[in-house]
Amino acid sequence: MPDEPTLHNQPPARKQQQRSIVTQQKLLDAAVEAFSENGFKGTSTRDIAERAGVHHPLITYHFKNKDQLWRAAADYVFGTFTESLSNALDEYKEQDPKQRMSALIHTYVKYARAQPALHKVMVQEASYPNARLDWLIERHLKPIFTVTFGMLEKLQQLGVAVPGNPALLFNMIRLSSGGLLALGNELKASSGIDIDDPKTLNEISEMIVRVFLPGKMPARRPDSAN
Amino acid sequence: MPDEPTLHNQPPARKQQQRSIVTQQKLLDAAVEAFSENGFKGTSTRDIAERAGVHHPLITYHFKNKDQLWRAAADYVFGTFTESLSNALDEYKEQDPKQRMSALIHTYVKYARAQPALHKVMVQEASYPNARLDWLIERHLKPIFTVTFGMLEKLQQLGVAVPGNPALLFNMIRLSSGGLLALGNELKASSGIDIDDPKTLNEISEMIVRVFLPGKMPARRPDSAN
DNA sequence: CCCTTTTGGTCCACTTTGGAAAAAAATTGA
DNA sequence: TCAATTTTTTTCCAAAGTGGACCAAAAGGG
Repeated sequence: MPDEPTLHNQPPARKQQQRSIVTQQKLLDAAVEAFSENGFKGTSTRDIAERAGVHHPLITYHFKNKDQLWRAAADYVFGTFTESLSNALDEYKEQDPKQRMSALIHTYVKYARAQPALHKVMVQEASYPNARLDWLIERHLKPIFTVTFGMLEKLQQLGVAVPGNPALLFNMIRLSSGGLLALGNELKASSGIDIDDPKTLNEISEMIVRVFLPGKMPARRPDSAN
Repeated sequence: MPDEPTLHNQPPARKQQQRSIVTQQKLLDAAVEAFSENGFKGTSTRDIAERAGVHHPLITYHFKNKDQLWRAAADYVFGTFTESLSNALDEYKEQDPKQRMSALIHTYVKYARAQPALHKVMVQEASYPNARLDWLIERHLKPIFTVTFGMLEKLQQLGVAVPGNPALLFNMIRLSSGGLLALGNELKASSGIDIDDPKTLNEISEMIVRVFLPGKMPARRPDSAN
């Protein structure tokens, strides 16, 4: 994604320099961190630049303004996330639906640990009606949701996933993974859960599967794959 | 709680006036809303005063400073919440453990709908290590957690709650209710879930019970109550 | 009707805000 | 090598916002 200039849509007469890419990436990382901690309003561009170790006018240069920077940061987080999901799906495409969904959940948990902003940003933006929220939903959430949604419905029909409104089911799974990991600092102090321990991550995804997908896959009929 | 002056610990020579109580309450409501939307850092006292429809120096008068106001607001939200929980527990004290836990979950969902700040504030404060977070955990979270925690362990022994780390179990329940409702604005647009519909709330708490407490209570032996 | 509590209005000293502008430096491609 | 271009540095701005102090006016209590 950051291969070509983020801003200039005119044909670049000369190719982008390496240091520019580095700067953009530093700014994106810093932006993700800052926005997820303090929300859009609560974050200043200077704060972001400082975290990135970069002079603040570079934000204007690379991303035009605060709003565009936010969008670029969201694209970065959710784009990478979507990629992880579809990689997992690809890797397990030969497996049965339950294993595929388990792989998705496991990927979700791992990603949410590495990038808690995934959930924090949602909570921040969902706080009040908001153009950024709408943009985020249309651009990133819906595509993920509809796919996962369909998989869950099928699992319900197979008697693997618990019955009930699949939309609710999906969002509960989502919160039990992403939402849980977003509370990192709190969980250790309040419940003794250490999300830095890799065992904990496994425990989490296994529990999610056990709870939300309690059924066994019916014996596979040799003709029908999915 | 707001019966006596929030600030002055000296004996009040004269009792607090009614309008003062009203002002404090307006400020508390506004503070909860603002803090949950924009976090501590992202919220200005002037913003709070404006939402409350009150002149901003009144914050200094009633709560001394921004930090004290935040704590008073947290006390208000979590105090009321704890009260709701123990009322529910009280109301169902004759019932079996599963019904009691179901009542707790239902109360949680209802409260989280009325006061989404319950979860939002946690996400905000858990974003980075933080004195307010520690204060909140010690003062409000731990008491609730230890009680609920014990109930869950018992339900696991009875084969009602799903097995596994009870701390994880507890937090997943917590996120499937409070965390879910904190996303209100998003859920409608992304998944078609309308949390303003009372039916939805019932659906949520019922699904949580079905998922996390799938077992039936064993036939009650006449001698042992709990 | 006096005295306390509460509020309104004003002021302050200071920081922070997002962004503009232009000069300087680094890199590219020929 | 060197001119054109990209990227960074430095400086500046006007505006708004910051938490909080202060005091006179108003309201309410006893």
